[in-house]
Parts: sequence; C-alpha cells; structure tokens
Amino acid sequence: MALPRAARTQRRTRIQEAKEEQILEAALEVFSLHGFRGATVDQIAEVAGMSKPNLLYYFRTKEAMHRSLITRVLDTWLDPLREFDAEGNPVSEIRSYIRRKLEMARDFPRESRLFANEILQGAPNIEDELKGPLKSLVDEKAEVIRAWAKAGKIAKCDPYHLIFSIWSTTQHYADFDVQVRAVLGQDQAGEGRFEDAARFLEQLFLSGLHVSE
Amino acid sequence: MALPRAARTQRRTRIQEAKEEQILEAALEVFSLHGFRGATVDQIAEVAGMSKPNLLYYFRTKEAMHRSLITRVLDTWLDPLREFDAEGNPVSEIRSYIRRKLEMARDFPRESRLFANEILQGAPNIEDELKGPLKSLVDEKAEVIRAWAKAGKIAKCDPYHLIFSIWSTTQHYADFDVQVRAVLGQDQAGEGRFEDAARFLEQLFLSGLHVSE
DNA sequence: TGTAATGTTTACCAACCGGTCAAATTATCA
DNA sequence: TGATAATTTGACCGGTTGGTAAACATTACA
Repeated sequence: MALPRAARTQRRTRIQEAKEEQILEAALEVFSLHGFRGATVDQIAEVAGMSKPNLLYYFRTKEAMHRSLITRVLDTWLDPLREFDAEGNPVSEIRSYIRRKLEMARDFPRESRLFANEILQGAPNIEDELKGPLKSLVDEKAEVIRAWAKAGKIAKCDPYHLIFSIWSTTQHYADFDVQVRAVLGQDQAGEGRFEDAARFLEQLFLSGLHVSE
Repeated sequence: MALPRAARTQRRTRIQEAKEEQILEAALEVFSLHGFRGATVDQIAEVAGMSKPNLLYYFRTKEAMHRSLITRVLDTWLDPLREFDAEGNPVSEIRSYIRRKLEMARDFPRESRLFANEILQGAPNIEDELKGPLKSLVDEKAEVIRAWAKAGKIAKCDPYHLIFSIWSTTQHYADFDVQVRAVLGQDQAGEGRFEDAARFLEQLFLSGLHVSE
C-alpha cells in the first residue's frame, strides 16, 4: 500500500520531489488560466503528463494542490518588498522596487494571475496569511516610508496607498495583459511595453513624490 | 408554448423586464464572486429567487446571461473615460477622472470584479470589443493627453501607460478589496479608505505630471 | 535475488451541472 | 367569461467532475 502525502514528512524520494514539482508547474498553468473552480484535475493531470489517479497520489485533493501553490507563490511574491531597505536611499529603493515588481509581472505572469484570482474571489484560503504575515510586512515598510517623509526625503503621503499603487500598477501588466495588448495594438504591444511601463512608472512615482536625483 | 428570449424582440412585458433585471442582478452577484465557470445556474436561480427552469426561460444558456451582463458592464464602465474632455483643463480633467473611477470602484465593486475576472481569464468573450471600441476610445483620449503634453500643459509621458495606471490604481480598491482591508486592518479599513485613496492618487498623478493648480 | 515499499493504471462511482420536457399555473384580452 | 398565450415548476437526462478501489508495475534495499 502506498503512503499518501501526509505520511511522507521524513524522507522524500527524488521521484517524489520531481513529480510534485511537475504537478505544481502544471497546476500553476491551469489554475492561473481558469481559477480554482474553472480548473479540472483531469486538465492538470494532462498538462503534467500523468494520469489523474497518479496525480491524486501526490496531492490527495484539488484543494491541497491549490493550497500548496498559493502559499508558495505568496511567499516569493513578497520577496521584493522584503528587500525594501530602510537604510537605503529613497529614490533608488522605490525605483528598484518598481523595477523588480515589473520584472515579476513580466517573468512570472502566471503566479500573479493565480494570486489575483484568489484575491478576486474573496481569498477564502489565505485570509489569515493576508492579515498576518502580509500585514506585518507592509506595516513595517510603511513605517520606513513614513520616516522618509518625516525626514523630508520624500513628499508626505499615505505609505499604505503608495504601496497599493505600486502593486496595482505593476501587476496590471500581468493580470490585465490581454487588455493591455488589445489597447496597445499589434505594433506597440511587443516586449518593449515593459520598458515603456518602467519609464512611465518611474517618472510618475519619483516626481509624484517630489524626489529627484 | 412559450416564446423564449430570441423571439421577443417586439414587445416586452413588464414582467419580462422585471424578471430579466432580477436575473442579471443575481448573475452579477454570483459571477463577480466566482467567475464564469465557478458560478452555477442553480446558485444564480436561488439568489434571483426563482427556479432554474424559470431562469432558463428568460436566458436560454448560462453563457447568454454572462454575455448580456458583460456587454452592459463594459459599456457603463467606459463612461468616465468618455467624459474625458479635450477642451477642459488638464488638472481638473485628470482629477475628476480619478475621482469618478474611484467612486465606481466604491459603488460598483461587483461590476469591476466581473470585468476583472473576465480579463484575467483571457477575455474569451470580449476580445473583439477590447480591440475595437475600447481601443478606439483609448486611442482618442491618448491623443488628447499627448496634445496637452506637447503644449506643455502637463509633463511629457506615455499617455497609454498613464491611462493604464489610473485604471489599475482605482480598480484595485474594488478588485483587491479583501487584501486592502486585510492590510489596512480594522481601524483604518472603514469607508474612509476611499477618501484617503483619492487624496493620495490626486497627489501622485497631479504632481507626478508636474501640474499644479 | 527476493520482498516489501513505492509508484502507476484501469475501471469505476456518486454528486453535480447545464439544460430539456411536459404538465400545471397564471396573465391577457376579445 | 372563456380561450389563448405567457409563465412557472418538478422530474429528469446525459455529460462532467473530484475522488476511490484494487490490481499491477517498479523501485529500493537487506
């Protein structure tokens, strides 16, 4: 008899690691495109190149798969914000934060859409993580921004809404990609749109905060 | 035998109008919360307070319901942009555009989420409308903004990305509401958050574009 | 090599879902 | 009022879905 997932905390075969990776990759592809309910286990299994029961041997339910994926994505998704440095200089910190977020939107659009899908539908599975770790991290960085403003290094502004606006503007290029492409048209919608966006957003945020180099 | 939807182009009973409204209201509620595939006809029927066959008497398929809803929402969703006036003064035009979009995010979050769900999942049903009417409207307004920049009324910037950033920042408060509330915490997350957001966004965009009153 | 643990597959199931049908009920109006 | 058209409903259907059972295959290792 096989030991399903829960019992395998001790040792993990190479096979297990490889297969789980393979499954999560496929799950990311499908979930990000169709949302939780829109995705089917058969579809994920097909993309992963294995049979449905085989997939369910590694993740006992569709929900387990989704949970595993979401927590992983949420974690890496916050990395750029973690790097936000209180000791650094406001201009370069804000600029590189925008750059990093935009690069993630460009290089990991599926992760962004997975997350967006989850939030959009009320975040049933991660509300605790939003109110806990996410809020703490944002609180901490908001304090840094507030200190910068107090010291006159940047314009006075609400740090929370500043962070929201950086999130939304950058993730827009992943989550609303279809719309962006449609509006820009074939000629302008090449990969150069990320460079254009970066230039625009830097100008907006840096001069919007009255910081110049 | 009843005449289903397609045959009723001539006259519409009061009952028909009322019921269709009732159904679309329920459909908006359910679709915006669970996406197209996540929503079930039974669920919509229950929210609408009628039986499933009765609902399907007015809209013959789930897709017909969704289509009807989407086109209506897309249309009203663009109203604020239509009001954007080339003859107006850049400061007040941009400010009132932001205000209006933010008010829509506050007052019609379900409409925003319905739209976001659709785009997020590749806009299978409205790609043509994005590439057609939407693109045309944006092109037109982008030209207005470009002219303002050329005349030195606002800073030179990419008008398309300016519009994208206004869309994303304002809609964020509807689409990512759960996250916004979670991060702001109970004390700050009251209805005042929209006023705070409005203040922040006005500052960001107006001084980001080097326009001052 | 033998055998026990691990991994994979075929066949299957119960619940659900979108949609139909025919019968019953209600509104319309000559 | 009576007949005709519009509306509503319970019962049902075929297809899909998430998940299971058990037989079969492969790997790890003593």
